[in-house]
Amino acid sequence: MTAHRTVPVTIRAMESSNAPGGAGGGRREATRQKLYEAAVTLIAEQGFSATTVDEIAERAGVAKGTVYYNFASKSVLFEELLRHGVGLLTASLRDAADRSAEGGGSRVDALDAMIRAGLVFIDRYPSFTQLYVAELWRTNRAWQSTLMVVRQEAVAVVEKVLREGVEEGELSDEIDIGLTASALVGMVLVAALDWKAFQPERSLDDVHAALSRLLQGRVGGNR
Amino acid sequence: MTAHRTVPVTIRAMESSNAPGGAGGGRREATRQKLYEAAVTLIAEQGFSATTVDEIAERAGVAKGTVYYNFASKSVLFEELLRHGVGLLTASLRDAADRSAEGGGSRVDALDAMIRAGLVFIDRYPSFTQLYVAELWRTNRAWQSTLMVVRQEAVAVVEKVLREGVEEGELSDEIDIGLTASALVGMVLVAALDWKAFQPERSLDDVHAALSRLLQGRVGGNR
DNA sequence: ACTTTTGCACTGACCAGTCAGTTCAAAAGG
DNA sequence: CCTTTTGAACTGACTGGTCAGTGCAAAAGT
Repeated sequence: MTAHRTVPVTIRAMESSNAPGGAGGGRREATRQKLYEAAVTLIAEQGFSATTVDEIAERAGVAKGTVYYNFASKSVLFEELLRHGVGLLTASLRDAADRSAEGGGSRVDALDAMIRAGLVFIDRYPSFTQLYVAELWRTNRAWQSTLMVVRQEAVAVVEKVLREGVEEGELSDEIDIGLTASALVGMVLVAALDWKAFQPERSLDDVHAALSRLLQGRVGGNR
Repeated sequence: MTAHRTVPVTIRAMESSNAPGGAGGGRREATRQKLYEAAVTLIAEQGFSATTVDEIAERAGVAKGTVYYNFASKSVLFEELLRHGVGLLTASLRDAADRSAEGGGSRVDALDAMIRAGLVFIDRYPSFTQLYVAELWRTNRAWQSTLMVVRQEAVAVVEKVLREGVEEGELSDEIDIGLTASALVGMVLVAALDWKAFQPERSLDDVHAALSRLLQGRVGGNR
């Protein structure tokens, strides 16, 4: 039932298909990138099932056969896209946290830096974010396990900072780390998606300031 | 090409097909309810496009034709489902806010009550919530305008309380009402969905407490 | 009382169209 | 030369929507 074609996945295939993130693309990698970009916007707009492989190929400016030369199936293309995107986000979050720590900032500063990193990511890849949110809590899907793994990787970065904050006494030891991390992610996610969807003209700084205020509990009390 | 039966739609017809919301269900309304319930879980699990009308009919224990007898199309069924569900949520939020106000609580108390109402709603209708989140930011869809309208109704309830809080000096007048409302909604939404998806055994009070703490800025500082 | 008619709600087989996936011969490319 | 891409053809399964017909309870007729 699977591919019985001639199974391309040869040895040299591995050579040119460098790991995601590899800059200088072989022809292969460039094609994959184009397919990712085409797929992400289409699936974000229409959903996975409503998006046809023909559409993806057309938008990528590539023949349908090429899609199946590069990916075993539509699902596999999507799964690798998911891994690719969340990988970028996770790296970005980790980077923001580390940078803030190196700069001698507090843990709350680190959280704030991560909020900004999240906003920057969503600003740059709104379609991916949207697609991710749409799929995250869906059950009974082929890529559910993949999704859970990458989600955990991303959330873990936030949880780590929270945990360190608690250990050092900067944050209350009564907070629920897992839930608080979820809530923070949700705060950024929804605020940012609403921003891009309904008020795209606003500046990132503006949005960041509002979320920052909420994070630091400067909502109640009029000064 | 239309009905050549004998063209029914008489006066008596209006009697049995009561308007949506009519309590004592006619046969019609009961069927629609069954279809809603079947559709909401299926679409939450698989997405709109991946869910077939045959599946919906089967799960509702009804023939396919009945679906089209009650709804003009698959899309219309979905749209009415959306309106129905968000209507419930909005009413619940408003109720929580009003109740809190009557009880002489502060605006923050009202927000807290709304957070709880949101959690209760998601606890009761996790599938609907999941489906709603998956569709909310999607563009180029037939029901996009419907979605925006109902979203605004729900968010407006939160915004109203925030605005009142600012006017009365209980909340900082520097907060961005729209963004803060989005962020609060996101906080509850994501925390609750993660709760139901990954730790369904936890109690609602537990989750509520964690979010409450975040709302009131009792995160920083190891009291 | 009883028969007959009406028309609402529902049925399910059916149709026309669509799609993911496959295959392949030939061209491009490096 | 060997890899990669092309593009068109094909298939087998599936889908949204249609429609002629059924069942039945209330209304009308007698």
